[in-house]
Amino acid sequence: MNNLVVVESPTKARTLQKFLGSKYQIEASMGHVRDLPKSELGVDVDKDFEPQYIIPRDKKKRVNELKKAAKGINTLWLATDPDREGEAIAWHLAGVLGEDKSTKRVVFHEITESAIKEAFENPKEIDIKLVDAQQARRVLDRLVGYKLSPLLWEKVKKGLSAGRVQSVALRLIVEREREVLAFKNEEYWVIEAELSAADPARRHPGETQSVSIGSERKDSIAEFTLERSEGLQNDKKTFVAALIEKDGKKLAIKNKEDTDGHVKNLKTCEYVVSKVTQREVRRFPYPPFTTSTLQQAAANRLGMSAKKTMMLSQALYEHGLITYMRTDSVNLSAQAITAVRSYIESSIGKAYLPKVPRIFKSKSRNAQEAHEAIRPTDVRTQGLALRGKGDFNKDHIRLYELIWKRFVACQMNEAVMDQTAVDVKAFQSTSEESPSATPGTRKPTSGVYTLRATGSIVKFDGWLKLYGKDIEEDGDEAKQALPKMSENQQLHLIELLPSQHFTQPPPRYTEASLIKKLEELGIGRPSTYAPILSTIQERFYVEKIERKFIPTTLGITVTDFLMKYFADIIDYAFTARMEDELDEIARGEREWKPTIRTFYEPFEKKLELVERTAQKVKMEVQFAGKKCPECGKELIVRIGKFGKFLACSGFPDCKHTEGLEEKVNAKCSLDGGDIVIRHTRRGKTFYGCKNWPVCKFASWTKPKSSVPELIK
DNA sequence: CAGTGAGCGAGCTTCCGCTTGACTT
Repeated sequence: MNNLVVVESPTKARTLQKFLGSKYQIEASMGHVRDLPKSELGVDVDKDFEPQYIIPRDKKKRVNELKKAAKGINTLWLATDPDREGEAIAWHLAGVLGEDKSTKRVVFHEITESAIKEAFENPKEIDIKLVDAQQARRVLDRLVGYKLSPLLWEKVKKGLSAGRVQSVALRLIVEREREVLAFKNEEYWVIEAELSAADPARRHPGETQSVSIGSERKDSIAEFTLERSEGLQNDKKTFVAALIEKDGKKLAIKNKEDTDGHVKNLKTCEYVVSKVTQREVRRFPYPPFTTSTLQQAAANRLGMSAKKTMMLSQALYEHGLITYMRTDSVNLSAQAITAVRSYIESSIGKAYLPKVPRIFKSKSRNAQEAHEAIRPTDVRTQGLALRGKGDFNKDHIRLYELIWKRFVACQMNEAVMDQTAVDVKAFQSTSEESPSATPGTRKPTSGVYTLRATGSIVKFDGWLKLYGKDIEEDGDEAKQALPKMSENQQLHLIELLPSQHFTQPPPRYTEASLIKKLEELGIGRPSTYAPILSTIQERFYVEKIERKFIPTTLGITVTDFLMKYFADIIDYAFTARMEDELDEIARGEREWKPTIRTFYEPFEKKLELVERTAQKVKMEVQFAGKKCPECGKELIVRIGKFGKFLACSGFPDCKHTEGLEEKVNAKCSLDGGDIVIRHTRRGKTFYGCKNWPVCKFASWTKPKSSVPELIK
């Protein structure tokens, strides 16, 4: 064997083997093979930031196997991803394996026979400028993380962590919480009027359409349905319009008294259509999935965590069902587009196929685009085909179907809606005038209310047939069906519907909305979104309650500390500026070491200053609202290395503590006490009796029944 | 299978980004 090819992943290795044949041995590196040591800084700041690279323990075995495979070969081909990290992996591989042999870098953006052939016929050198950009990124993150964290140990609490990414994620959650807590509800009222456009003289059978856009359920992908209610709705000819103006001025109603006044006036008004506007609106499909958008959609539509989404998609990927799941690209291969277009034409309908394929562009400025978008590898494989196959469960199938639908929909025709807005004027009628008079001629100039009704009719469902709209976009569009109306048409008031409302605070972040925000800020990468969410929870900086992130007192304290002294580093734009400089390094317009020095020198000064002058931070005391059973003092909530617990405020005189363990619906088989979730020192969860240490019951698995077992 | 907080002051904690298994607890 004369040729060894190294790629990152075993799946990519298998695919490549098919194209390259038996003349090449292909091995996977399993990601990076060298890194800075975990146990120390590993950056010599006095020697021009020279990084100290080692082979991490868990990579030793793989590297030894690679070394064995590289023995005696003539050519080492480095076929890692065409991006910053991929180039660095190639460089490290060359350093570990490449001595005394020819080393070639091959770059391809899609795994097709022609692209691979082209790459192997035109090998390159390793681009050291791109490697330097990666080294700068790596060293910067190490310096920030490994300098700030120990400062937190000293000034706040041991074991804490800070970093360019996690500290910003935490800051977002803390600041949002403050907005929520500072928010003052304001009362406002909405007055709606149910009106009838019935006209006994004329009927318009079939003129109205009732449209129900399948409401998005968390547990299923709603199918878009279009129902035509032939005449059913028409008989009523009623609709709802909301009060918006009085005498041409916007109305903001703040209380019940004003509402009652308007309602009283409106009761005796005449209602006339003043304006009907209709416009055609086109809705374009979403781009195919990237990691971030897949995680968001799986959370919003399927209720899956980012972690679960990644585990499921990994399995789909390894079985060859989808393309690579860690990507920031929305690009699609030419073959995939050809295949899906033919699928749409033959299986969905010619009307759904656009004349030309849709090309999507990446929105995120920091996208590195080493992979395709996430899509099914074969559009002809439907989710149903996975049923009962291999180790796939229901969730694998649901996720696959989501990916499949999003992909097919992205190459379908846009949906076309007719949006109608009807303005209605309401004013006091003058009784002397005959009812046959033209309504428009007797409009008074003051005391005129304007009401507006909006409706939407889908003329062509297009891609919505498959994918539907995203939840957050739902609701802004009224979906009522409006009867056919014309200007100056007289309407009849059926009922006035005043309702009290309160302004709502901004929503707390969910996994989905936080990932979305981080991606917008260019913070984090496809491989790190899910781990970031885990990190800030493992440190007890935030808690997830009913799917929403809420900071703990610890998280708030850490954020306040960092904001006070290192606001520039947890600035939302810090990463964006860093990326600009990394790009300059990659283009050869800047050197990495001076770039790091420019950052580090003031940072180091600040570190010294804070270390010398800052007081140890006292965390805000959180009372538990319970008295200590031993000494009667207040219990307080503390955060220890296993999470929250209750402790006596009289510490250290009183050492009483209480666990805050999560209860499970089960009773102890020994003494009938509640079973609670506990953790070993190493963090593994187990189930134990609440009455420990009196009762010694413990189990790795969840005890099933809440009924105590019979004594034999 | 099991505890947290103070200080005493061992020995250790910590970053981001790339990728999958695993010398068994």
